[in-house]
Order: sequence, then structure tokens, then C-alpha cells
Amino acid sequence: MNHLPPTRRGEARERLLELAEEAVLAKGFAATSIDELVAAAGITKSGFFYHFRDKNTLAKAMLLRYLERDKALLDDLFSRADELNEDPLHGFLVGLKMFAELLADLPDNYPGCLAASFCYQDQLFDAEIRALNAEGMLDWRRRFRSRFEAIATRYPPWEPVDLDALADMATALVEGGLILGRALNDSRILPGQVLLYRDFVRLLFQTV
Amino acid sequence: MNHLPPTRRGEARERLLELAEEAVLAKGFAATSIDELVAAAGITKSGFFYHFRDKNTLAKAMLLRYLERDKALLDDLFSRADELNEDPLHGFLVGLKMFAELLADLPDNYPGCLAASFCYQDQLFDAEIRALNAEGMLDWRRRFRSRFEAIATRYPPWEPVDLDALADMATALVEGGLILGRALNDSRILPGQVLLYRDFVRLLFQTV
DNA sequence: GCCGTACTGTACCGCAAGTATAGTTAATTC
DNA sequence: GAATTAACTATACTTGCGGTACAGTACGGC
Repeated sequence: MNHLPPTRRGEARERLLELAEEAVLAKGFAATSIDELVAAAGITKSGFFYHFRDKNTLAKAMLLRYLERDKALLDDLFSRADELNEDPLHGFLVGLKMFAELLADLPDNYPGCLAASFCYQDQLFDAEIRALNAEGMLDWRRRFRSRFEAIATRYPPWEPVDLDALADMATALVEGGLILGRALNDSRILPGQVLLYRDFVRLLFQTV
Repeated sequence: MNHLPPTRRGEARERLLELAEEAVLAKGFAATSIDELVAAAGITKSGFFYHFRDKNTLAKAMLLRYLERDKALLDDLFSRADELNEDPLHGFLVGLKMFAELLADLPDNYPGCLAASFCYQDQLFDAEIRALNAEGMLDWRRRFRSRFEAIATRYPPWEPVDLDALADMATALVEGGLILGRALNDSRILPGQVLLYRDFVRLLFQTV
């Protein structure tokens, strides 16, 4: 009794990951059942265990996919901003503006960060997944920090500032803005926080 | 076969709430089992259902307890800061400094925000709990906003700023700082972000 | 025509959430 | 000092999920 597959073969794994991400951001990892995922993906439980050894393997694949997508999206955005402007400060400010616009134009299904979700459920996962998550955050710190180093040599800040903390502030504001946006059901909060961060960077480094 | 209660009667409910908060911040709500809580609290499953009609009722009690504690803690801190200083800007800056010091002195068991945790699992809860969570966030916005209104009348900001967004920024940075601190296992991140926020507020409103 | 990929089908185990209901103990109230 | 009430215990059950095991099958590429 084998019916025709609803879509071409081999894409069930990707469908599972997409469905899992949505469900985990809405309910958390433990509350997301394998049965629910396979039903929505149109496959059977055996199909799930063909692609993923267990639920932990699914979690790792979800996180890797999320981190890669995120990195690609923002790399693309900031490299486009750099092309528009040679000055490191103005290029970064343009990038932040573009980022805020991108966030403001997101569809209304409430966005969330899988890394944040995992971090509030980290005892469910093994050390490898926690390390991947930490590495993702450190990656953002390094990327932003190297920009600030270039900016600070040309525009000395008004007052001494910890460039690591300033880089972390971007990540923190995005994570916090997502939480506020979800809790208050207001999609304007996240882009607003990014623009405030932009104001802070401008104030810190701007020449008088 | 009724043994002596390990502690005096009536405090099992409080023990359950404390244990539940710790477990939920580490594993999420769905992964926190009733059996595990009652075993740690030294009571039976029936005892749990005497205090809470079901798991959702536990969630509501946890959130109410968390929001009340948080509010009391910060109200106390900022009112002490106000007593030390009549000027609204300087009083607020002192309060932020004290807040950062309080966060830096927290014991090393990693802190988290129950509201943030709930917000990434909100489909597990009913509308009442989601509304409580949103109201908690709005409350912080109103509290900080009224301070900024007082500050802005005496110290006009360098550039026009959305006071709601500036108030939300405090909440966002705390939530984001908690996430970064947990993910990177670094307790210095959160107080550092609070001090950066303080720098931003000072830069925005300071007279030249 | 064969092999590997991507599955299906069936059957099962153990654990946890949650329900139901009757019974017990200790302090409080009258 | 008897009755009441708060704060539980004890036992038994249903449902659903994670995970295991394993045999079978449809299809595309070589």
C-alpha cells in the first residue's frame, strides 16, 4: 500500500527541519513530537529515523542549518553595504539601516532565534550542540569587533569603550528585541532596537 | 505508612515553585516532569495536584512569583538610587550602576529570565499566561519611560529619540545579555551590557 | 538487471502527564 | 475534647511519546 510521494524524493529531510524549526520556536524542543513532524511532512516515523538517528541528531541538524542561514544572510547584507561605502563607519551604519529595514519587512509570522530557544533548554542537548551555539555567538562578536577596530582607528570614540561588549550588544539587542517583539506581538520593536543601536554607534564614534 | 514530613507543613508549594523555576530555566517547561519535581520536593504526585490543578496552573503560579520578585527587586534598587540623588538623570545612572554591580555579584549558577523562557514556548500556555508575560514587559516600558520623560525635560537629548524604544532597550539588553551569558558561560557579559546602556543614556542626555 | 537511497509497515517497550478516588495526619476552632 | 480543615499519602488507571527492531518496497542511476 505505497502511495505516490507528495513531492519528489529526498526532500523530506529538509521539510522535517523546516517544520521542526517552526514548532520548536513555538513550543520548545521537548514539546515538539516526532509523530507531529512526520505527519506534517507526509512521511512515517520510520522515515524520520532514517534521516536522524534520534531527536538529538535532529536538534544538531536544526541548529547547523539555522546558523548557516543566518550567517549567509548577514554576510550578504553587510558586504552589500560595504560596497556602497568605503568608510568603515558609514558602511557599518548603512548596513545596520539595511538590517533594520529587512527586519521591518519580515512577514508577520513571529520570528525567533533558534539559538536563544536552545539556550533556554540547554540541558536537553549534549555538549557538542552547546558548543556550536556558543561558537555561533562568538562568531558574531569577532565579525562586529573587527569592524569596530577599523572604525575606532579612523574615528576615536568619545570615551574608552570595550569593543567586545559593543559587538555583543548587537547580538544582545537582536535577541532581546525578538523576545520583546514576540511577547508584545509587535513587529516594530526589533527594527527599532537595531536603529537605536545604530544611533549609539554613531554617537560614540561621530566627529564633533 | 506515613513518615514525618521533612520540613514543616505548608511550604511544599513554595519548594515546588522554586524547583520548577530552576528546572524550567535549564530544560524548558515541557521537559520538566511533575515526578521529578515531587521527588525533589519530598512529596508525592498527589501532593502536587493538591496545590496545582494541572501543569498549566503551575506555570501561571511560577510566572506570577517570578514577575513579583523581579519587580520588588528593581523597585527597591531604583528607589534607593533615587534617594541618593535628586537629579533624575544622575539618579537613573546611579541606579544602572547599582544594577550592574548586583548582576556582577550574582552567584555562578547561571541566571535566566522565566519570561524569556516562556516566550519561546508560548504555545504551551493559555492566553492568560501570555497576557501576564506581555503585561510584565509593558510594565518595565512604562517605568523606564516615565524616568526618561523627567530626564528629557531637564536634559534635552542630542537628537530626537523614541522614549518607548529607549525604555524597551533596557529590557532587550537584559534579555539578550542573559542569553549571551548563558550561551558563552560568561557572567561578565550581562553587567557589561547594562553598563554600555548606561553609557548610551549618558551620551544621549549629557550636556556638552 | 542490480544496487543504493529513501523510504513504508508493523509491532513493541518504558516512561511521563494527567485523572480519579479513598484514606491519613496534625493543627485550629469552637 | 470533638469537629473541622489543610495538607497531604496511596493506589490504580489511561493516553501519548520517544525510541527500537526489523522486514519489506519503489525508484533512479549505473
